[in-house]
Amino acid sequence: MRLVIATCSVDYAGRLTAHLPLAKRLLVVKGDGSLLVHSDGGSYKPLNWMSPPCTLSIIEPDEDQRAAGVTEVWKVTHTKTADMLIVSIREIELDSTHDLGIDPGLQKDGVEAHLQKLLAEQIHLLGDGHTLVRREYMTAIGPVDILARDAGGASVAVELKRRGDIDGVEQLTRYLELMNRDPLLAPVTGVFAAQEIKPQARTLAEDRGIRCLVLDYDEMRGIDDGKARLF
Amino acid sequence: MRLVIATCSVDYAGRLTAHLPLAKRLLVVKGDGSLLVHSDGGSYKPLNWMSPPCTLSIIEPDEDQRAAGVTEVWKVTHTKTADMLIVSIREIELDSTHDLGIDPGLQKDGVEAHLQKLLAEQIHLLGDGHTLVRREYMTAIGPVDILARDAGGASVAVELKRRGDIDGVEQLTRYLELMNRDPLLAPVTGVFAAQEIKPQARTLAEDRGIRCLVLDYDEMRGIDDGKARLF
DNA sequence: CCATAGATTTCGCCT
DNA sequence: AGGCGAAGTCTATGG
Repeated sequence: MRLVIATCSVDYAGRLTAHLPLAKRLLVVKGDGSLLVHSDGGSYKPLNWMSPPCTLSIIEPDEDQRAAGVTEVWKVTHTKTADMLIVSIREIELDSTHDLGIDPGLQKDGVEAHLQKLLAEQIHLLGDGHTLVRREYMTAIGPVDILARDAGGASVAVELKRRGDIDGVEQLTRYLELMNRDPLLAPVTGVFAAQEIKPQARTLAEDRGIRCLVLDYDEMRGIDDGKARLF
Repeated sequence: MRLVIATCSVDYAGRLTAHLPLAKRLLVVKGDGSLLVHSDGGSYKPLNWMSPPCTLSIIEPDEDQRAAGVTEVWKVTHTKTADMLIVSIREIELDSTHDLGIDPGLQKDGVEAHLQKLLAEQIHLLGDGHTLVRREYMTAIGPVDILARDAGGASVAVELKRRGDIDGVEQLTRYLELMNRDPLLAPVTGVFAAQEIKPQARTLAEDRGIRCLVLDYDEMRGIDDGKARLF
């Protein structure tokens, strides 16, 4: 990612034509070549941008542009639609490049995380007498969302999903298989909990002796009134 | 505007709850206190953000957070809705503040300007035998978007709008009234051209003998292939 | 000032 | 992959 603060003017030609007059702005060049032009206000939407896939090429300003004080011209062209963004740069105040790596978590798993927190707090939803052992119980093949004990003290592994699909059942199955080899834990039963469980997933789960639990997010949230207590 | 590149985790609680695990990201603090959290990919939409009006306060990490390597915690709270964004910062790689001033803003007339250019080039859209006199024909009360002549040599004044509304008809009416007093131009007929003409505007226009012309921007652009020739 | 429609929408889910 | 609907939508317009 490259960050540039510069006085610039911007022209866009694509689905519409637009022009940004000369001003100091933030230019963000992302790793995929996409470009954002931000001002010091407004919302998260840039003044102008080019979405990936696109390519940025830096071209030399012509005579007129150079005479007008333009030192650099960025041409960003969209790979498919041929939309074009021209950034005419005059003065550069900051030019800083950073390697961010790939981001782990654009995931809107916020709901799942919240569900996990709520279910941990309302562990009775698993059944009377259940107690929480811990969230994110670590195993060799990854963390189990929730580990609990039932009224009889037997281990219960819970896999949580917003939408309960086959994949989730398979995941839980792998955990159960592994955990049941651990004499300290075994026998471990499984609960597949989700806001919505697909019929196929339910069939597969029940066929494997995994209990299915449909969660009412709104109700759980209402009881918990979770907003305030997250921090 | 303050730019920070830092490894951080982000929690949002508001209309939904969301969590971004630890990673290196770009934090943009705008002049109005709003915050954007960007990764090195995706589109122009940030991973997370807080819209104005909001306030950012930097709070000291507690014992646990400090032990976990957190050096700074940013708390951004929305002024009205009480949405909250918590940024837990570990390592800061860049911290750069810049005064951008107010942005003159996006020129919204880009489409109208483009339409004018296209219609001038495709003046036959006014009707067979029409010829262009000039764009932005100046009168005492302002410039007429396009002045043309019909097949018989009579003057035609064109008012262009993206969305054809009553106001545009009134504007053209004033031009026509003025121009028809000029013996060198009179008689001048009017054409009200727009991508979309409101029924009320159409009624008013036709009642005054003004012809309405709906323009197909995409088609005009396709014929012109205007993208390449803008620069 | 509030409702409504459009967006260079973006984003995710589903067929 | 294409289509549809929601979004922490944002943005402008109309009333």
